[in-house]
Amino acid sequence: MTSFTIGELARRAGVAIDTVRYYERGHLLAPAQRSASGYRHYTQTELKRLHFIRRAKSLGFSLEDIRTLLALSDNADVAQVKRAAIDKLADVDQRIAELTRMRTGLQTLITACPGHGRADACPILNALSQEDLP
Amino acid sequence: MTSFTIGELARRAGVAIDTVRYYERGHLLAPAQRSASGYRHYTQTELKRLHFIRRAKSLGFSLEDIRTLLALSDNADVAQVKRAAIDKLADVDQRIAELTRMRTGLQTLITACPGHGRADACPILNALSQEDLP
DNA sequence: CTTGACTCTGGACTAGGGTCCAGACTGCAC
DNA sequence: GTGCAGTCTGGACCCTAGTCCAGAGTCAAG
Repeated sequence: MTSFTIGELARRAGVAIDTVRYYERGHLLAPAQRSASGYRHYTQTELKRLHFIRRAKSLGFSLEDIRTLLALSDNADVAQVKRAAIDKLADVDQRIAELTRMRTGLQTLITACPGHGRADACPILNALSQEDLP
Repeated sequence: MTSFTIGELARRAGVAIDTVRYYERGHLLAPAQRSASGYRHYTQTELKRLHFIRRAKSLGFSLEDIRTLLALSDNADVAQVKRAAIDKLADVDQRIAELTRMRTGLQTLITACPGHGRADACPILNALSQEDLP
């Protein structure tokens, strides 16, 4: 089974070495296997997990959220997993709704903006300084 | 010409006084006019700018993004403002797509989960640990 | 005049998420 | 067997976007 060092893992996952150690400290990664001399060694499992973390982070989940999500996939207590998954689904739905609102706002501004001419004809600039805040 | 104090400005804009000073330090607001005794005083111009900042922030722009946006708007560069908005929209769309994928994973997990027994394959992790990262 | 609300400054502090560093050890190539 | 890149540890430090504070000065009402 192929295994790799922390530097290799970090490179493949697109994160910094320090970040990997930071995640280990924060229990987002299990304590790594160590060689006789104390070097950490990793496999595909950890790489996959790091990819997951990166993605979830880019979606706006905090590391705390991600800890929960990871617990879902690790946990053998199925009833608890289901409970947590339902909670997380509500959370995800809420984020989607928020982003959708954002999207609508942006889209409206963009389609109305000619993209040239005078600044006072640009609805993006105008809309952003209106009084009627959400 | 009506002018008002920092407290009044903050109240009208719906931000904290400290935030106004923080924005001044961070060049999101120009250094304010001062009274003889050193009090800052503001006009509609700054109020409008604060509204702009609040709005942009609610659309997911960072202060750094907003600094850029404000510079563009000061230059009346409509084309670039539009481009920035379009970039942000693409960003938002991508987030929505990924959240939707995660949603599907959670939904699958929930419906497939009997609420008891064993869990092996985790659809959440699978939904988000693919290689095709941005 | 006094009182209380407001404002000034510089600097410390927060939380979350890292990032960097020194000094020591290890692994591998030449 | 020497050199250099890589790794180890603990702890200090950085960024973002504010927030809070002390101590001093200011403004307006009574």
